[in-house]
Amino acid sequence: MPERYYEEKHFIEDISLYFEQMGIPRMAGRILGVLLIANPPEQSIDDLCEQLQASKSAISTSARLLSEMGLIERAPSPLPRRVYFRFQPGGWIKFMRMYLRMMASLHGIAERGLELLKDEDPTLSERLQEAHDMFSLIEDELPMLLKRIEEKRQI
Amino acid sequence: MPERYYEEKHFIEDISLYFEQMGIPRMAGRILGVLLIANPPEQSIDDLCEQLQASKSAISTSARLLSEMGLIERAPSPLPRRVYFRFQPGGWIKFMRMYLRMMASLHGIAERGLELLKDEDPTLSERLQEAHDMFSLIEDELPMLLKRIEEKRQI
DNA sequence: ACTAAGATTCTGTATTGACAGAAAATTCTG
DNA sequence: CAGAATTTTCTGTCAATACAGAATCTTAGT
Repeated sequence: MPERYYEEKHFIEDISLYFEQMGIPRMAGRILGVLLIANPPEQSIDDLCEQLQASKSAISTSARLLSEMGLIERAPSPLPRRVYFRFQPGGWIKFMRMYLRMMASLHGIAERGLELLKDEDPTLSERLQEAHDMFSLIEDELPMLLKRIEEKRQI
Repeated sequence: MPERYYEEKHFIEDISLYFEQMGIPRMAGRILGVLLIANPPEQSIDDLCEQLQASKSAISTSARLLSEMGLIERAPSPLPRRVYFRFQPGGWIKFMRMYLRMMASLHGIAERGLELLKDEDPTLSERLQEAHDMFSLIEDELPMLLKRIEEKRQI
């Protein structure tokens, strides 16, 4: 086996481990890994099964998850009745936006905490105020940053 | 039971669910939840056991994890031989910095992917270049943002 | 419409991980 | 420095989850 083969495997496995850390199934990470370096970028379910030595059901389920996350998309199929996937341009930005939404939810929870402490000594609120301030700023600034990246890409 | 009791429980559970989504054990999220709204902010292991109806081992393990993450800290103990925890001021910023580090690791993986594609058609590299550009920008800008937040807090 | 190829969903199983309880280690008092 | 109180680590168990394989549903070609 050529060196390159192992490097690809390693890349795919590292992506999958990263996504596992985020609570996303390993298989989804592996699929993404393949679709990030595959040539051609479009890969059928069977291609993915073979490359990852996994069942169709596992591929199908995890690919759907990645689609919902906006990281991959179905590609126009060269063959009839066959589903092809590829990385979705702009997928990484969508991924970051998902993160932003998650942060926003934590922001909301923090505000509920502040509400709970509103009648107590204000110094008790500091730990939640800190969260509130931080998330507010990030929610103000990060979308702008992402927009800038997006525009840069589209030129 | 007063209304407030349920609101606190709900708050704690929502924090724990959020952290679970991030791949952090539920119990750690619950401990953080308690320490965000507790009065006084310092709570002993036994306090936490009682409030969360959990074993000492579970509290001990998860509290250590939160300490390593920089979200909570051991507090000077009013009683000898007894460990008290509290939310660590600046903890949320540490939390965000942890995120940054995780992103940086993905950044590194993406660059390895680019390396793998360096001899192929440049259009194939776009999906990884996108990641590279995005993470670079975020890694440039977010630390500045966090620093600003930090300085604001310390005034 | 029927049929065949393929994708998706459902069900069972094996693995993983969270937690309780027990054992070991640590810390403080007399 | 002995001993008691408290925390931490270790071990076993239970529940949750990822995946394989089977069953069902979809799609397209005749």
